[in-house]
Amino acid sequence: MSKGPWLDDDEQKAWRSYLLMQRTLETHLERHLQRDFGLSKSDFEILVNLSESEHGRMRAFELGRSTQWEKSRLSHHLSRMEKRGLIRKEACESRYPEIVITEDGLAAIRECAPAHAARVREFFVDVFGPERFAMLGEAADEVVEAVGKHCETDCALGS
Amino acid sequence: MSKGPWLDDDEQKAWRSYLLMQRTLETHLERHLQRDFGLSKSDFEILVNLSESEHGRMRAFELGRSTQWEKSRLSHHLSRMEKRGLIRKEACESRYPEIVITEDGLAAIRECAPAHAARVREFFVDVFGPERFAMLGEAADEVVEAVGKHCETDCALGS
DNA sequence: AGAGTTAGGTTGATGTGTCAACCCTAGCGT
DNA sequence: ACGCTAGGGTTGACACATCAACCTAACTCT
Repeated sequence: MSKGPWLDDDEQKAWRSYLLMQRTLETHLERHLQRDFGLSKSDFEILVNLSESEHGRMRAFELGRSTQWEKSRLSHHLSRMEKRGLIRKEACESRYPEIVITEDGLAAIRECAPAHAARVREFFVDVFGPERFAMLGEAADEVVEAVGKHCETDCALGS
Repeated sequence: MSKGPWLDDDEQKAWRSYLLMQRTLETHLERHLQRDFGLSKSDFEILVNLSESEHGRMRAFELGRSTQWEKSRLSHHLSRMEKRGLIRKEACESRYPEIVITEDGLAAIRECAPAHAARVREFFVDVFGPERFAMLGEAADEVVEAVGKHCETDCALGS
């Protein structure tokens, strides 16, 4: 019933393959992170950003910029992470607190990052192989740009 | 701080490009669906499956098989969709109800599918172009298989 | 000085996903 | 007949995401 004008068969097939890969990979990685280290994908993302910053400390809006999260999501999540002792909010000269990674947070990310990277390599990087993987990287950048461009004009026109 | 043994630079870069693309594309498509048609990605997925089935009706566990959702998520979501009039649960000879797409549900999916497909084509299919897109499809299947294979042995060993 | 506006952040309500526990029936072995 | 397990499904509690509303300080414009 309702075989629409959707995508044609080849497009359809590859698109669904992509969707399936994306879901499969994401659930697998997320499960692993959660099961073996008690971290969610979101925790991981925050901790990676903090651990890569100069002194393990950033302002919330910087985290917002790198993660692309909405500010309310960020605020909520940081509160939860603080409650769990992974980060802490520290007053500084500016009006707003800095977000600082704690010892526990640092230990957590140091422990799980290698295992996580290994899984990414095993199931994604190595399966693609260097050429296809590089190609994917380029195409991905183009897609991001395309969507970005559209949204600019979109907002300009108020669409 | 903490520049770990993670992925090497090229890998890192392409991997992050992929992650960014995936997030960008997903939020964009989801927003569009929600804003213009009041449907979430999850609603869409269920409605697509139902509308492609023989008579717009399936058993819940069949939906579970095609969507790969956990049964509790499915159950919750179907209840919400029923409340909104997109589907209905209909008793049949077997002990369990069949999930049936309603007129409203059918209208919704018929209305939004072409627009959704157009966006997928514009920002993804066409940006990749036929060769790269086909290549992605193949690689995606391989990734799914790799993860699948791992999970089998994983479960067999109780890891 | 006083009235908008903007940027950085928090809060609360609501919708959604996950996990574990549970219910019910059918099939199986004894 | 008895107990076991497995399959299909629901439920409740909790974690998380989203949206709109709000707060406060700073910046602008007059």
